[in-house]
Formats: sequence, C-alpha cells, structure tokens
Amino acid sequence: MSKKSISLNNLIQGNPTSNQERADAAANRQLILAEAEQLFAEQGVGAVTMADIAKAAGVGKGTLYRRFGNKGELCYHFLDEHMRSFQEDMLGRMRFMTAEGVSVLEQLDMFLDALVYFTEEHMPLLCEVQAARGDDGDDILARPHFWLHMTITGLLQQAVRQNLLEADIDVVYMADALMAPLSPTVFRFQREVHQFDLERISAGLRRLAAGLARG
Amino acid sequence: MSKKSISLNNLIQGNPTSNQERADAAANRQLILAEAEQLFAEQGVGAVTMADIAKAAGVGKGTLYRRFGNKGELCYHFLDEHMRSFQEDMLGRMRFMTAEGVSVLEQLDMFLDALVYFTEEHMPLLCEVQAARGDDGDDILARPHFWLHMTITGLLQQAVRQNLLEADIDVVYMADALMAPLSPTVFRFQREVHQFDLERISAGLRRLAAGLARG
DNA sequence: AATATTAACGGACTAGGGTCCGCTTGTCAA
DNA sequence: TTGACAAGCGGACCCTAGTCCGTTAATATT
Repeated sequence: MSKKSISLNNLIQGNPTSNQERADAAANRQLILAEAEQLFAEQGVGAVTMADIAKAAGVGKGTLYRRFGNKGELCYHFLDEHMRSFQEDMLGRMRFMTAEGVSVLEQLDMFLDALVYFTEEHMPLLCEVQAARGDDGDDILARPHFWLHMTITGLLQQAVRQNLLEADIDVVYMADALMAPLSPTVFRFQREVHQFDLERISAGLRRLAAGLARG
Repeated sequence: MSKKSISLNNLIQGNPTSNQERADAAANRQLILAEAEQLFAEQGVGAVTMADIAKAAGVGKGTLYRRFGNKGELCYHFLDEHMRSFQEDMLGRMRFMTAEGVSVLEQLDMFLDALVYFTEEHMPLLCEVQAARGDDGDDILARPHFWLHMTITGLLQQAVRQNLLEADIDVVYMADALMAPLSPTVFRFQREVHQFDLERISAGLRRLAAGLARG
C-alpha cells in the first residue's frame, strides 16, 4: 500500500518493475511538501485546504491526492518528522537513565511528562491526522501511536519483570489507557473546556501511571 | 442557544415573547425525529445523510437544519434519551449499594463496568456526536460528558472524604482520565485494531481506577 | 533515435455538510 | 375578523473532501 520506504530503492536504479517513484513524481512530492509547509506556517494547519495546497504547488488535485491520499496523510508526514526526533531524544534519555540506575517507573514518568508537552506542541497536526481516520483498522493513526505504544508497553513489561508491577497487569491495555487522555479530542477538551494547564495534565497522568505500581 | 427544555413552556400558552416553538415547528421536529429514527434503524446511523432525513420527513434542508444545527446534534437527541435511562439506572443502583454499605470505590467499579457496555452499545451515535465537535468550548460533546464527569467526580470526592483516596488527588482530572479510554476514537481503536473484548477493557479500566486508592 | 509501456497528470465531477434568503404562514392584538 | 410581523419554510447555493478518466510524458527497450 505505502510508497514511503523507497529511499533505499531510489539508490538502486535499473529495476523496471520496482515500485519507486518516477523522477517527476518525486519532484512533485517535494514541491507539494514545501508548499504545504509554507501554507501551514502562514495560515495554520486547519485553515489550509487540499485545493489550496494543490494550487500553491501548481499541480492538479488529482496529482496531490495521488501522493497523499488525504489531508491527514499529508500532515502525518510532518508529524512523523517531529515524532522521529522526539523518539530519538527519548531513547537517548532512557538509555542514560538506565545507565544511571534510574528505575523504569521513573523513566515512564519522564516519558509521559515529555509526551504531554509533545502533544500540546503538535496538536494541530495530531487533529488532522486523527480526523483522517478511516473505517479500516490499518489507518494512519496507528502509525504514530505504534511507537508510543511499544515504548510504554516495553517500560511496563520491564517493570513487571523487575517486580515493580504486579505480574497480572494488562500492560497492553494499560499502555493504551495511559495514551488515551492524550488523544486529540480528549486533550483539547481538557485544555479548552476544563482549562487544565500542562503541569496539571502531566501530574495527573503520571499519578494515574503510578497507581499501577505495587501497593 | 438551546431550545431543548421547552416542554414545560409548551404548557404555558400566551407568552408572546417566549422562545417556545410554533405549533407547526414542533410538529416538524417530531416528524423529523421519527423519520430519522426509522432511517437510522434501517440503514445505520453512519449511512444516513441529512438530505435523506429532510427528504424522508418531507421538509427542506433549511428546515431540518433550523431544528438541529448538525447531524451530531440530531444524534445527540437520541443519545440523550439512552443516557437518561442509563443515568436513572445507575443512580438507583448506587443508592441501593450505598444503603447496603457497599464502598464508593466498589460503586465506581460497577459504574465504569456499566459505562464500558453502554459505550459499546451506542458507539455509532457517540461517533456522530463527537464528529460534530466544533472549535468552541461549549460543544454538545460536553453535554453527554457532563453528567458522567459529575458522577465520577462525585464518587472520587466521597472516596477522598472517606479517606479511601489520598487527599491530594486531582479528582477532576482523574474523572476525565478515566473517561478518556471510552472516547469514540480510543474505544474504536481498542475494539477494532487491538481487538480487545469488552471484559478486557472493563477489567483494565477498573484496575486503572483501583490504582488511585491508597496503597 | 524511435517506440511501447505505463505511471503521472490535472481538472471536471460527485457527494455531503452546512448556509442564505425570499416567500409563506401561524399567532397575537386590535 | 383582520392586519402586522416574527417564525418558519425550502431549496438553490457554497465549500471542501475525494474520485475518475482522458491526456501527457518519463523510462526502458530496440
């Protein structure tokens, strides 16, 4: 389905039946991304329509939709970049903490705190990505969630192994439940209706996670 | 904004500046609701368009939108009815449990379990209502959430008073966080992607709540 | 260089949500 | 009963997401 991971293939020329993009298509992709980034920066993610982007990039709507199946997928591209550096940062911090002998539960605490601020920072993109949810299971929302889920699940599992959590805890469910308050709908509700500040959200979420530890 | 609570006003005729509906408008409202219910039952909530409903009710789209500002608001009407009976049921059960000396934390446990099944049952309506979220704070999503939030907050506060929870717990945040995994996006993800069954979701959510209790 | 193949292109088109505004009609007061 | 007028009505209209398909042109092969 996806034509994302072609960077390696691009280096290997001469495969006639490969699924790599044609040169003009690749150029258009870059052009579209550049123009979209510009428009998003100028007018805000929510205010830019797909037609706007197509026009700015000087391509037809069909071309735009060939590259990015919907607005969410386009936004996902940008979110993904931020996600990668966040991921790198977190992995580095967690490695360091592990080396320093910091417990995995404290690492989880740090991770959740950072995630709250990440969520706030990228809310507009997260909203668009979430809005693009299809009715199928393999939607793109799963992709940003996937690594987060893996990370939290991993930390919880380590905690179980170290006997910091009870063995019968449902770590897969708990990882999901801890991410739930950060899903755009809920997070925006907390920020805009309840007017919670970020410290409060972070503290609450971390307390929730702390409740999983052995009593 | 809302012209919902007019049932009492309707009985009090003769107020020229009252905001009650005109007789023909009220009749149309009932007609629209009846036809919508029919269509929803036949084709599923998601498959019915506002134009379909207008046509079935024999009114113009403008009329339909005058009664219900968007599809979510129309769906909210039905959800609200289910919510009321759920609410009644819960209040009754909780009163009974209190009389029997059952702890508020066990009442919370029961409540969350029931809420999981309620969420599953009314997912299509919940999705539509959530999809109608505006960018304003006073959106209709707040209304179904409001009573739930009140109830959970109330139980948590009682628990704090009874020294079952630590006094410094952020009950308002926690009520929200416990509802978060039941928001349509998250819930559907858990059901459809993770394929969690309802027992698993209920157990996990209740375990999360249990973690708030004093260790 | 010529040709065949096939991806890429682009804009007309569809669908659904939601708005607007001129016409109609119920309701109240005289 | 009748006239004034706000409320209600309805469908034409707009916007945006997303699709379709005839045309164009890059690439590989000869």
